[in-house]
Amino acid sequence: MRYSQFLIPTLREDPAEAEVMSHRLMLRAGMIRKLAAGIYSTLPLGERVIKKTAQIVREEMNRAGALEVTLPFVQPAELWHESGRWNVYGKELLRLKDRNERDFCLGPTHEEVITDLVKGVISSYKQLPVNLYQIHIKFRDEIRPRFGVMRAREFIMKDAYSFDVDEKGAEESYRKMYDAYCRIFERLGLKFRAVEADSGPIGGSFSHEFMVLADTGEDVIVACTDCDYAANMEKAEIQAPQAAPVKKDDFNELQRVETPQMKTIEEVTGFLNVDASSLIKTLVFASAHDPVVALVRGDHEINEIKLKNLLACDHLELADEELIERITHAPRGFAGPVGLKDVEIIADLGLQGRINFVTGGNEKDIHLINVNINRDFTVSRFADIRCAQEGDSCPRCGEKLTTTRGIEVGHIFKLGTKYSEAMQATYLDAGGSSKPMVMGCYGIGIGRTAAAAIEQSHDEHGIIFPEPIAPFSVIIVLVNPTDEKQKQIAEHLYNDLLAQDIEVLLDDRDERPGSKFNDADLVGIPLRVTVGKFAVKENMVDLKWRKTGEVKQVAVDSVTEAIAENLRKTNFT
RNA sequence: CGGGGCGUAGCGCAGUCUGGUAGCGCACCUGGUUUGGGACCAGGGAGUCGGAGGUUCAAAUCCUCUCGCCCCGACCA
Repeated sequence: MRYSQFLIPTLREDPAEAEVMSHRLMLRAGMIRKLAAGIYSTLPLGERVIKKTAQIVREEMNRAGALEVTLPFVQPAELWHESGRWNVYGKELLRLKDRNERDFCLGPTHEEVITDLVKGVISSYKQLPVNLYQIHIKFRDEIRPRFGVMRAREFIMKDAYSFDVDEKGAEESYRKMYDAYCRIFERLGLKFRAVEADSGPIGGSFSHEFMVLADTGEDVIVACTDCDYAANMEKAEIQAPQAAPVKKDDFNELQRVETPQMKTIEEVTGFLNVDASSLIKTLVFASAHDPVVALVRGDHEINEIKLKNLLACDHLELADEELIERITHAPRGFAGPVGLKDVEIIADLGLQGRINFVTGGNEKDIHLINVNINRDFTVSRFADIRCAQEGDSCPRCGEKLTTTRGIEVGHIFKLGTKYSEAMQATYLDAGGSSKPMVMGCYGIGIGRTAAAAIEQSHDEHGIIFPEPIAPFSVIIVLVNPTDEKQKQIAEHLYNDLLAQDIEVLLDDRDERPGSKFNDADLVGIPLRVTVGKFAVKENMVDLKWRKTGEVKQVAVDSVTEAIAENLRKTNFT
């Protein structure tokens, strides 16, 4: 491709709208442009990156025996009523009506469509297992799209769905996908980790997330320093601390203290000169049913996902001011468990074995000290409802846990028979009896993966693409296109590389060399060849590696071979 | 949806407080010089100041309403 014939509208300055690096760089490199919040156009350069990412995913899915299909983006509401999700999915599901006022939605995921498809075409155990996938558009009307294509509303996803005769088969399908995902992210050259995850509203019994490690990631990964346990913070279990039995003799007398305007943990601990671990945070939650009060230590964070799973409810959110006052009869910041009536109180395991707590007094500007469980209030149940933190004990081996941040690029689920039962996707087994297929589903965000690669690999000059998804392998910078001799050499080299099937971009623009070098750095092409006056005078060109900055002088005659050799090497490492 | 911020040329911004000719840098077009890390000279095009209403002799600027976008929280690939 000739740069002059291509379209790479690079930006010299950072667009004001972009905060995270991958978003900025994708805009600056002319890969994407925004149309509306969370809705992006992909320009030619971005398209090449997306296509390459998708192709690697496709190859590995095919290798794992999955079959590519294309499923409709616009889906009839009836399917969603069948699965029961029409009323559950919430506002994220963009609903629309056709000219006949029939309800439709834009597909945020395709379990319904695929299950409906499969139940129509598969009826015998002889046709199973089967795994169907597509690489296609999804639309989720996200509450808050952000970070460019990292969390877009419209995005490209690879979604695969497996159907098996039984649980054992489903586990095998799951394992195949797990392995395929590992291969995919390895081939993409990403530092990643597969972690245990909460299965969320898609449902199912078991799931893993594939996280690309990056400081700007939205997810927190909890990993063991010793064994291979790793989980999403949402899910990460904590080994229950051994609670020493409390001695009632050590209970001090309950007291009220005035704590004017002190609402936060820091303010209260600072004022009373106590450790945050002896404070009880009292959190009121509104759920679909009754409000719930959750208690965690001042030095711990509540894990709403764990609480939600414990309560087995669909909706759970922190109470608003009004509900807090109704439950505690005090403004926000002074809630405590003592004296609460008619509400379930769930306490984190971390409260066990401890005495003489500080809590809110359920009265403005009042806290209580020397509060003790079972003397001053009772707990409905104890459970693990807090977030793991650095230094907690691994639930598997007991060693220390650490935390890192990650970007969720893939997610695999064992669905079981949730959809096949709801939608009657059954088959006849060898004995002639009808059974529900056992399903799994497997997603990869293609654009997000490309963005994550950029997030993980860039410097102050721009993107440093991993070779497998770089839009071009090589860029030839023709320093002075008005110099006929330079031009000849560059053109010759360009044709040689094309003949070798090497993806090459020839920067033949009549621009200053500095602009060309900066653009080459910005768009992150792995290898740069500079054809300038040395090429004419001494028959030498510079090869420069984007990643390391290493420069090598190579004779014009041998540069094609040197490049081909280098690309072969990187493809195998 | 709650909290914070921003809408002025393709991009980045100034001008708004204190109403009076719509500006700067980059990009773009023409000509010339230049060509190994974002050149220079000369000339040029481009904005209903997000939109609607109001106040005023006069509104980018003041008032009211509205739309859009970004950031922080509840969602997820």
